[in-house]
Parts: sequence; structure tokens; C-alpha cells
Amino acid sequence: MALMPHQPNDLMIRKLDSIFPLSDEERGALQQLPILLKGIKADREIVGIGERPAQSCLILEGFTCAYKLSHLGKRQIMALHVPGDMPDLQSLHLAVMDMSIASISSCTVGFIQHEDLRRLCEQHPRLTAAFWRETLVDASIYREWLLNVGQRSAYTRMAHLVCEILIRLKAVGLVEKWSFQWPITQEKLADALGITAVHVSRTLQALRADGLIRMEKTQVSVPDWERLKEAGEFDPLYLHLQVRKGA
Amino acid sequence: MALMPHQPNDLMIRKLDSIFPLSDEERGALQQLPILLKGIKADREIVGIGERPAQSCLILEGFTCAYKLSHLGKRQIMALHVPGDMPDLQSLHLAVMDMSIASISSCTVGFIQHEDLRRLCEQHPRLTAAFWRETLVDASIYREWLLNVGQRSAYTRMAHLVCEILIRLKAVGLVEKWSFQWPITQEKLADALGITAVHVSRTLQALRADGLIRMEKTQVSVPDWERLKEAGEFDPLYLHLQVRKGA
DNA sequence: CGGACCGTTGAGGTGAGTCAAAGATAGTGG
DNA sequence: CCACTATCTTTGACTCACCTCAACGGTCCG
Repeated sequence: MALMPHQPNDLMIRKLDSIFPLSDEERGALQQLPILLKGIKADREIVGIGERPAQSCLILEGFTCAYKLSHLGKRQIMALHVPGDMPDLQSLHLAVMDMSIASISSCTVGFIQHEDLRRLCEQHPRLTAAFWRETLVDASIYREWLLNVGQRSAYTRMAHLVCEILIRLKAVGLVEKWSFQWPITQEKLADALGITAVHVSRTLQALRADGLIRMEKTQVSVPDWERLKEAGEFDPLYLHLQVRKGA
Repeated sequence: MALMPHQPNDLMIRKLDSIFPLSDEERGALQQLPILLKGIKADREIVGIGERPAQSCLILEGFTCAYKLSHLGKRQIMALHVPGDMPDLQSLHLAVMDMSIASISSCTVGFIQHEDLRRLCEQHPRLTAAFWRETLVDASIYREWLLNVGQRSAYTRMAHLVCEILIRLKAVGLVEKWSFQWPITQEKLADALGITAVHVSRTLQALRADGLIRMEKTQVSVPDWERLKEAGEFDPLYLHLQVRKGA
């Protein structure tokens, strides 16, 4: 259990509301949702492949990832999660986990019982749509990663990933002046991009040499967003961030 | 417009029912759903990236794919669709298409208005769950493809893809004696696996030489399922086919 | 019978992998 | 506070799975 800077429910409400405007009543119902907080150290499995969870989780602080292993033991990270994300919302309707979720950094995670989510969805059909939409955005991100891993060079892939994380962190207010905390090792970047850790090292050096990113410890900053975007062939369409027309 | 061997609604109902048992009332409601049939030639775009469709489609005969292009014009196919699939159900909640859908072979496609789907979901909340679940299985397949493209050799990837298509076709009764129609060119296989068409040719030769697949024209057959499964590191868990316990 | 695809083959090239060792950094405990 | 360790990053030399380019053969269909 950990102390939180603000109520965990608020983060979820703000995120759902930002892309799917909610009524006061719906916000109130979400506010009532029981969320069990838990502090988790880095590199711990949170849900494992093959399990049948009775709850879904909500990332509050830190980073997590979804991954699978090949028979040779090589790991593919299929998604990175930032605060506000619900990595295994899918388990609400897919009984058995087909991937594992693990912490990347130390983090705070909230757990919500499926039972409670189901009741909420029954009573507020528009919330069903909001949660459904969240899982659809996840799917869209998987698609973009497929394009990334299948067709782009290591250099472009890396630039693309940095762009994505920047934008997603910006959406939850965790970016200041094009700079953000990102405690991720090169080995994990390698697993996310489908290259080796050695090649991640060389690729990051190239990006730094080209002035596209700057790194100090776990802090990443982007000196020239336009050039990084271009290098990463990044178009934020697939994140489906703005639904409100004209927003 | 094309003649169909049976009502298009039946195919959808059978598929939803197989993993998410429906009541008679729900089946009746689905039966009423207006579906507009259309025959489509091979290699035609059905929905384009950036569009805002007011309908979703249902594949009835033939094959389609979802794809995106990199800036260099390289194409990544992110999913293959077989009869019974609804490739752009996501557009019900994500206004703008983030990928394109195109026919791979000549095919018959049914179109369902979002308006009608929304009304159906409002009146039958359990159908909402059934459709939601369909999109979650799509997402699970994207994840498996990420593992495939990111971590496995061309040989393993190809074997895995053949396994997946076989199982999915089997589920809709389109496989007979480990053999099925699969009118797909090597160039499209290349785009789906993230390798070149030349390498697809060599990889298929290797699989044939090893006795894992046999091919005549557009017919593929699998002489030894167990060995192909092993070669492709294939575990059907991610397709989430059996929900009914003990089925 | 002729063109348009599609699949095959060969030779040579390259982006990324592998292996191994050395440097940097961070965490731990005395 | 420092010594000790474990982990992470960097570097260099070598290898290889897959790519590129180019030519050729098959097959379908008007």
C-alpha cells in the first residue's frame, strides 16, 4: 500500500473523461469504485500468462509492460504502460491471460475487482463504451508497433518509441519542457523493439549524435520535436487522443 | 450484391454464440440486423486509413487484410481476416480509421450500420459484451503477431501463420482433412511476416522440403499437424476459442 | 499467342546479431 | 563513508539471416 498524491479514481476519471466526456453521475459512480492500492518493486510480475484474474489493474505511478516469451526464451515486450493505463482490462472478457504484465520501474498499481467493473458497466452503459474504447486504443497501439517492428529500421523504431512515450506522458501531465522521467534499461528497449541490447546502445548513440534526444540518468529530453517526429515517422493519429471535435 | 449459401446473419450468430453463448432473444435480435451484401474483387480497398466510416463490415466469403504503410512505402499487414470476422468493428468507438482494410482474394462482405449496432447493444447489453470480446481477441492476435515478427525466424514465423489460419478456418468449418483454400500471394505473405517476397519463396521451399506443408495452386495442406505446430511454436491459447468450460 | 503476374534462382551486400571484455553506475552492508 | 557487487552501458571484431538486384520460367486468361 502506498500514499498517493491524489485519489487513484481521479486519474482514471480524468483519463476516461478526456476522450469520452462523462456526466456528473458517471463521474460519481467511478469515484465510488473501490480501488486497492499496492506498491510494487521494479521487475516484478503483476499478472502472469495463463492466469485467470478476478481483477484488473490501473497504473498510478511508474511503468509496466506486457510481454511474452518465444520458445528460445526471447522476450517481446508488446506494450509499455504509463500512469492512467489499464494494462489488463481485457481480462474482464477474456478469462485466461495470453500475456504477462510486469513492472519496469518501481510503481504504484491500483486493483479493481471485475465484479465491481461489471456492476458499474451494467448500471452505466456509457461507461462500458468508455472502457471498451480504452481497449480499442490499446489494440491500435499494437498495430502501430507491428508496423514499427516489421518494417522500420532500428533507428526509426527507437525514435518512434520515444515519440509515443512522450505524447502519452504529456497526456497525463508527466512531461515538462519536452523532458520526462523514463527509468527503462536498454535491455528492455531491446525487447520492445525486437533488436538486441547492444544494438540499442549503438542506436541511442546515433540519435544522440544527431541531436534528436538527450539523456541524463533516467531523464530523457527532446531538443527538437519536429525532427524527432520526422525521424520516427511518427503520426499520433493511432493514439486516438482527441475525440471532441474542434478540441 | 451476391448470392450467399446461407444468411449472413447466421454466420455472425454462430460465431458469437460459439464463444459467448446467446439467448434465443439475442439470437433473434441479431437475426433482424440489416446487413447489406457486396461482392468485392481481389485487391480492392474496403475502408481507408483516415476515413470515418458509419458502418462496420463482416467477411462472408474470401479473405481480407488490415495494413499500414511506412514512409518508405513498405506495407505491413497487421491482420488477415477469414469468413465470420469483423475487421473494423473498432470503428464503432474509434471515429477515425488508423489502418486500411483491403480484400486479398475476391470476397463477399456484409456491411452493418453503426447506428443499428448501437441500438442493438443498447437493447441487449450482453451483445455489447460479445462484440467487445471480439475486438479483444483481435487485440490478442496483434500481440501474438508482434511476438512472431519481433522474435522469431522467418521459418518459424511462416509455420506459425499457417497454423493460425488453419485453426481459424477450422473454427468456421472451412478446413477439410487438414487442407484448406488459401488464395494468398507470396508478396502478401511477405508483408504479413515482415520479410521480402524472395525470402518467402525460399522459406516455403524449406517448409515443403521438411514435409510440414504441401501446396497446390491455392490449396494448402498440412500432413503433420503436430510437427508444424512445433515448428511454428504455435499455442492456440491466444485465439481464445473455447470459453465454455469442458467444451 | 502474348502480356501480366507470380514464383524461383543465383550472386553479392548489409543491418543487426553474437561474443567477449572493459568501463561506468548504482545499490548494499559493514 | 567506502569497499564490494551486481547491473547496466559501451566498444570492437566477426558472423549471419535476410535483403537487393536481376534474370528466367510458369501459369493464367483474354
